[in-house]
Amino acid sequence: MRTAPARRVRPDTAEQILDVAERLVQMRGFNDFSYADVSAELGITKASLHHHFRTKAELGRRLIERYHRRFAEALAVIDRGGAGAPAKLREYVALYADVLRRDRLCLCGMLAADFDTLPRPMKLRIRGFFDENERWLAGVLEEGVRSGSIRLRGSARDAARMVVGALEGAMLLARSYGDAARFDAAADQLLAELVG
Amino acid sequence: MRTAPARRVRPDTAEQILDVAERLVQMRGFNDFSYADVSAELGITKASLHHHFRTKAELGRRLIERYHRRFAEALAVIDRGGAGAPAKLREYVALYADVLRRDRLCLCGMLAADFDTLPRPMKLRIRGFFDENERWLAGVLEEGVRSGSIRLRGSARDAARMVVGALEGAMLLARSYGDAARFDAAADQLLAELVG
DNA sequence: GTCTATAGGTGGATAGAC
DNA sequence: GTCTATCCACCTATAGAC
Repeated sequence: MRTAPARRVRPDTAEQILDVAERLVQMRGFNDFSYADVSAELGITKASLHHHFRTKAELGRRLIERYHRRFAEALAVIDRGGAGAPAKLREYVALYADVLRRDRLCLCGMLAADFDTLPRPMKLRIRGFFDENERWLAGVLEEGVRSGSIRLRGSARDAARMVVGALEGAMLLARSYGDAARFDAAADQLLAELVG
Repeated sequence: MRTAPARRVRPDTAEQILDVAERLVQMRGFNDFSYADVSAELGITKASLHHHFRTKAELGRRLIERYHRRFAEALAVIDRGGAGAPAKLREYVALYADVLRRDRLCLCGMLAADFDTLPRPMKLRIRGFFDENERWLAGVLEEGVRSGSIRLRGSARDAARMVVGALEGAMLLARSYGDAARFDAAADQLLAELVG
C-alpha cells in the first residue's frame, strides 16, 4: 500500500527551517520572528537560511503552501472516514483544538492579523486557505441538511464562513487566557446550534 | 444639559499621539508600528513622543486603558437606551462593525494576536477588556432569557464568551477579504441562533 | 515641550571563500 | 550547502540644548 520511497529519519534542512519558522509564526506572528531566531535554534547561520529561502516573503509563502497542503490532507482523511456530518464537524474542530494545545494559533489566523503588512503573494494564499475551509465545511453542512442531522438558518456558505471565523476567534481568545478549555466550550456551543 | 467645559478644538499632543498609535495598532499590530511612524504623521520628533510616553510598553498600556474606557462608555449608552436584549445585541454588534468599516480590527483582538510578544501589563489589560465584554454580554443574555426573547443552550457566561470570540474572528476574516459584508453576515447568523 | 544628535541593538539581505 | 564578514535601514531609548 505504501508506494512512496522510505523517508529519511532526519528531515532535510529546508523542512527543518519550515518547522521552526512555522511554530514561531503561529506563536509570535510573521513580523515578530527573524532569521536570527531560526538560525539560533537550528545551529546554522542566517546566510545559510537565505540559501534555502531567498527572502522572508518567500519563506512565508512556502509556509502557507505547506500548511494548506497538510490541512487539505487532514480533511481528506476525515472524508475517507465516512462518518456523518456531525461527527465530521467534531473532527474538524479537533484539528483546531490540537493546534491550540501546542500553544499555537492557526497559521493563517495569525497571518490574518498581520494581513496589512504582508506581501501580496502571502495575502492571496491566506485567502486560499480560508476558501478551502469554507468550501469543505459548506459541503459537510449541506450533507447534514440532506440527512436531517444539521439545521441551518441561512445558506451553507454563510454558515461555513461563520464557523471558520468563530473557531479562529475562539482560538485567539482562549490563548489570551492560556486556557484551551475556553476553546472547547465555545466550539461545543457552536456545534450544538448547528446539530439539530 | 452639557456640564463639561468646552473642549479644545485641537486635542492635546498626548491625545493626538494616542489617536495615531491606536489606528496604527488596529491596522498593523503592536510590533509593526513605530515611534517613527507616529512622528512622521504628527510632525514632531521621536524624542518628543518619548516625553509623553516614556516607553512603547507604556504607550501600549495607555492605549488599552483608553480603548477600554471608551468601550465601557458605549456599553453604558446602550444600557441607558432601555431597549430589549435583542436590540442591545444588535447595537453591540454595530460597535464592532463600525470599527471594521474604518478598516481596523478591534484593538484588543489585534493585541490578542500579538499576545505572546507583549509586556505583562498589556496582557493583563487585554484580558480585562475581554472580561468586561463577557460580563456585559452575559448580563444582556440573562435579561433576554428572563423576558423570553433569548434562548440559550448553555450558561450565559459560555454563550457570551462564544459571541465575543465569534465576532473577533469574523472581523479578522472579513478584513482579510476587504469585505465588511462578511462580518455582517456572520453576525446576523450568530444573533439569529440566539434570538428565538 | 520640543529639538538635534546619538547610542546600542536588531532587522533582512548579500559577497565571496571554502 | 555552509561559513565569515559586512551593509544599510530601522528600532527603542537617552542626553542635553533651547
